[in-house]
Parts: sequence; structure tokens; C-alpha cells
Amino acid sequence: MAGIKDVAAAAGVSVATVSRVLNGHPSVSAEARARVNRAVETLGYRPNAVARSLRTDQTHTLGLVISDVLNPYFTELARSVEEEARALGYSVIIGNADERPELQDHHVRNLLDRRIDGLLVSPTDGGSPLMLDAARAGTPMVFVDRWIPGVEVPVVRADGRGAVRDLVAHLYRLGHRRLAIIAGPAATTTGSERVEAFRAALAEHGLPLPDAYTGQGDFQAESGRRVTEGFLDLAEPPEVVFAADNLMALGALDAVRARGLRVPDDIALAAFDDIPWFVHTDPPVTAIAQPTGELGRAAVRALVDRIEGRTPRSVTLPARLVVRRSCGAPPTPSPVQRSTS
Amino acid sequence: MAGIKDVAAAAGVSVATVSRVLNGHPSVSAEARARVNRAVETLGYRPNAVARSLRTDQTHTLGLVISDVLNPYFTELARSVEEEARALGYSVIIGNADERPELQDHHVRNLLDRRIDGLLVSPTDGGSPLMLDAARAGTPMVFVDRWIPGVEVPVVRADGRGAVRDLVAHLYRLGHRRLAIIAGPAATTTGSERVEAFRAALAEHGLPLPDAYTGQGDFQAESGRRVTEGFLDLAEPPEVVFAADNLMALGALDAVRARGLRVPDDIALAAFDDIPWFVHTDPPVTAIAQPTGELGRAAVRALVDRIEGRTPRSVTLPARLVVRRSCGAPPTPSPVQRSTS
DNA sequence: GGCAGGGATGTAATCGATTCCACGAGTCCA
DNA sequence: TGGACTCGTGGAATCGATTACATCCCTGCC
Repeated sequence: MAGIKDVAAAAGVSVATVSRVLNGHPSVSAEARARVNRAVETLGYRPNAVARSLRTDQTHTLGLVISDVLNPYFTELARSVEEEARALGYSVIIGNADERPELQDHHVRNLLDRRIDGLLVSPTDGGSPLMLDAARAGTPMVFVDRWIPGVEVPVVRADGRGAVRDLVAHLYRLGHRRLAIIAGPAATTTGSERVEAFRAALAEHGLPLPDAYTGQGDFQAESGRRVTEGFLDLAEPPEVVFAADNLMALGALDAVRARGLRVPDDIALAAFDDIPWFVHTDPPVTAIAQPTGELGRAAVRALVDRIEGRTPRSVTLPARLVVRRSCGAPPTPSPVQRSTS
Repeated sequence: MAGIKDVAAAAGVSVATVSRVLNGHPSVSAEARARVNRAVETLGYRPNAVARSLRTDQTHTLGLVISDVLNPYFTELARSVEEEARALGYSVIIGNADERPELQDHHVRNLLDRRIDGLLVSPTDGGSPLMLDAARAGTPMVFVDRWIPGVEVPVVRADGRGAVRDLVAHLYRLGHRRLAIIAGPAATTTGSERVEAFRAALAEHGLPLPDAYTGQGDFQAESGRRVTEGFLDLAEPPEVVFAADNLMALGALDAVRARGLRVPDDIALAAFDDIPWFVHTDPPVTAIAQPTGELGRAAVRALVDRIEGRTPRSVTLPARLVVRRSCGAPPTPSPVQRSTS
């Protein structure tokens, strides 16, 4: 493969001049510039990004460590992150932590070794020493969706409290009084926040959230199934199950169906995180939709701000309720926003 | 950040010795090794992968360029690719081509500039000059799922012909005679192959595939919707619509539902590419399932074989039919394999 | 006419590792 | 005893770029 020296030789100039042409440095004669460009063209020369990175200490690469690539929410997040990064001249390396802290650490270490310019993380747990050290050592870093309290790192996330309140109001209006939740891992902020928001919203209607109605899940479908079975085994099962993410909702749907019960007639179902498939399930699932694409873009902008010396800002965007049929109401016009497709 | 020189100084040895310890070179005294390891530990030293890559001309990175990250099939493929690559000591950079040739080229160029060790591609089109040049220039490369004929590159893919024949037999047995297909782009191998397999299977039953029943899609949901609307507008609409991928099936489902029609009573539906969500749609969708995870792993193994000097083999694995309710049959035991979950 | 200033260019140091080669010391065997 | 060999080690070249610095030449102004 042709290197910068070959180009210099072919153009009859020094490597310094070639480099200047390549980087748009003003101080090059039009004549030399033309000769270099011609040589680049004929040799099919492409600069070696590895060498360039070593010298400039910039890789123009961002790391993104997410909890579960198979979760459509994170897939969409990853997609929007890549798009925005590309628009700003960066590439993205994605690490899938699969909700496993040690895998998360593996990816963080690997990305750091590769000297990425900045790190976007949706932490699986409360934060490993490795990640905290990196943040403290000054690695540009931004949390998306989930975050770790007490660390000086900007956070880009959605606030679901308003939407959860809307959801509970909607359920209350439909006559439901026994509401249960499948929570996410308490170690994640999204795991605990959603339970708290739910509990607070229930309290507004004078409803309790008994322990028996608080199931512990792990954001994966299987745990949703397991917890739901537990609910159904209760002497007095809940009338509604609210899953703190989409995969657990899927597991819940399975569990209900496996008993020969029907949604919403026998039990209602709602989920946090809307995804395109919820329109097509039987029945369509009422869900809380995050502005996922906007979150990804905002996170990249914050990270690049940090990298390029500007001051990054934390961003919180509102989530919104999307009413479908899984809680019993026909999706007729109502004060609450309806599904649009 | 500490460099190898710092470690050498702290351990009282030369950088050469540090490097030898780091790379497990045998010719180092136990004593020196211990001192180096201690210094590495206390300094928290991590080798700079960029510098290492420059020197060794290996990045231990694979590029994966896929057509659409939002398609669950490719998401799962990407996941299995990353897993297998990690197991073999490689990282993966994913490029999302979004079915756009120019974006595909952008990613290929970017990955080549970064000097990835090998490239895994599921080509969006018939192959750009850039990609063909790279293959010819000796860049280790493997095609997954889709491929480009006439290029000396191993291919890892699923053969759907048997499963399509099973599907058509299944439909025939249910009494369906007017079968239509939503095809993928003719420029992709999967686009044209699936139509051919379908046509051949129909022929075995003496059934034609009229032009009016061959709709042109682009593997995205919207095109499935559009083509299906066309089918429904025909004087004699088909009894079955077979979508050549999952997203177009989703679009078809939408179109049918928008007309107030029901699947499978008014029209039957089947899809190529099974995904977890098809179990939960209304009705559950009969689909042809590829061994996606195995494809991803086989592709990585082939690519790494090529990179490490062994001879890579092309791999073709069979797809299989998964019968659910969208074609009208109750999923009772039958010679054809049933859905398992 | 001489000198300051600025533009175009080349030489060489540099980034952080790996690795070839040389060298000294120790071992073995003739 | 000495040559051949091995082992542990360090010095220095190298990978392919960027860039500080020096140099040269031209222009403009006093």
C-alpha cells in the first residue's frame, strides 16, 4: 500500500508538503498542491489513520457501551449515535455489555486501550472502579439513558415521571386499582427511578404499591415471564402489570398467554420504552415512548463538545405516554395522546 | 498517561525488556519479569493499541458493514459476530449502510483507512468499485447473508430453498392457490434468490407466479405496505402474501389491517427471516428462520482463518420453516416443523 | 540598496510501541 | 583452555504520519 513517501516521490516534493496538502494547510503553492493531488489520485493513496492517530493523539472515534444490543431501544439509540457522530466526523465503536458488569469493563478497557476520543456509556451497574477512574482521569465521557450518581459526568436521558403519571391516571380512569410493576435492577438508575415514579403516581390516587406487587426483573424477557407468573399465582393477582422495559413486557405477555389468559380482558399490560413492534402485537401495547433518536444525538453533541474543548451540558427530555389497547381502553380520542401508527 | 518508557524507568530495565514481558516473550529472566509486572501494576500502565498497531500492522479489529441495523435479523447477526470475534481476540467496528450504496462505500473506506484486519460485508448492491478493488487488492474479506457473484470472496449464508419449498407445500395443503411475493431489490442476491426459490416451488405444484403477483420492495417496512396495497387493489387479489424479509412483512400486516381485513381469514401472510416478535404479533407470523447466530459465528471464523493465513471456506446452512397462524392452519402437529416458542 | 516580513518548502524530531542486532556472561564439551 | 552456543539484555531502527524549525526567495518600503 502506498504511503506518504511514495506520494512525495511521485509529486517531486517532500512529505511535509504532501501532509500540508492533505490537511488543507494554506501555505502551499497552487502548483505543488496540484501535483500532490494528482499523485494521490494516480497512486490511490489513502492516509493511514493509525499513524495519524499516533502522532496527533486523536482517533476521531467514539466508544459506545450499551447494555443490550438486542433491545430495540438500544439499537435505535446506537443508530442515532452513529448518525450524529458521522455527521460530526467521528466513527463509533459499539460495545455490548449484555447487562454484565464484567463485559462492560472489558469493553471500556478495550476502548480506552484504543485511545478513543470519548466514551458514551449506559452503565449496567453502579459503576466499576475502572470506569470511575477513567472519568476522574479526564477521559471525555457522557452517560446516556442510565447514569451513575455522584460522578462529574454529563447525563443525557429522558424523564419518564410525567408519562408515568399520565399512565397511572389512564389506568385509574379505566377502573384499575391493583397495579403491579416489574422493576429493573436496582443498581441502574432507570431501574429504581421507574419504580419510584410509579409509586409516587399511585400515591396521588391514594393507591398503595405492596411488596407483593413489586417484582424484581433484570430488563430481559425471561425475568418478565418469571415475575408475571409470580403475580398470577397470588391469591389476589394485580389487574395491571407495568413492565419497566419492553423486553420484560414481552415476557409478561408470554406468561399471560401461556396461562390461557387474555390481555387486556383478564389482565392489563403496559411497558416503558415504546418500539415499533408494539403496534403489531396482540393486542397493541400501551407504552411510554422515549425520544430515543434525540437522546442519541444530544449525547453525541455533548460528548463532542467536551472533546473539542467546549462545555458539555446535561440534557433531560420528556417521555410521553402512547395509549393502545393493552390496558382495556379503546384508543378513541382522549386528553391523553394516542398512538399515531 | 504512562508509557512504556515510564515502565522501563520504574523497573530499571530497557523498553525492549518491558515489551518482551508484555508480549510473553520467553527470553526474560524471572526477576526482570517480576519487576516489570510490578511497575506495570503500580503505574496502571496500559499499552497504547494505536502505537502497537502502527508497528505490527495489525489492529485486531474487524469491520462489519451491514445493510440495516434496525432490522432485527442484522442486529442478531451483529451480536453474534461481535461475540465470536471477541472470543478470538478481535474487536468489531460496525457500519450501518441503511441500504444506501454510498453510505456503504463511506464505511468501507473508513474501515480501510483504519487498517482493520478484515472486512465482513453484507452488500447492499452489486458491489462498488471500491469494494471490488479492496477484495482484489487482498484485503481479507468475507460476505455474509448477501454476496456478489464473480468475486473471489468466501460467502457465509443460509440456503432458503428447502424452507421455501416447505412453505409453498404448506400453503398448497391449506388450499391456497393464488400466491404473491414482495421481493427484495434485484441487485441483492437475497432479493433475487428468494423470488426464484418461490417461483420454482410454485412450479412444482403447477402454479404460476404472474407479474401482477410479484411486487418490488426494498427490504423496508414502507415498501411492504405499498406493495401490499397494490395487491389488494387487484381485481383478483392473492390469497397469500409472502414477504422476502421481516420488515416488509410488517408493512404488509399494516396495509392489511388498514383496510379492515384480517390475517389469515381474508389474506394469509408469511415472511422470510424469523424474529422473536413474530410470536407476539396478531396473528403470530409463519416465517422462514435462518440460523442467524451460527451464520455470524461461521463468518467470523472464516474471516479470521483468512487473516491468520489459513484457508477460509464458504459456508451454507439450511433455513427452516416455522409454522404459526398467519397462513390459516392451526399450529397442530404436522410433518412440518412447528414453532417452539 | 538594504532590510524586514512573509510565503513556500525541506529536514528532522516525534508519537509509543516492536524487533533486529550486537554484546557480555555463562555453560558445555572436545 | 577455548570455541560454540544459549540466554538475557540494551541500543537503535522502524512503522507512517504531523509539525517545529530553518532556509531560501521574493516583495515592499524607507
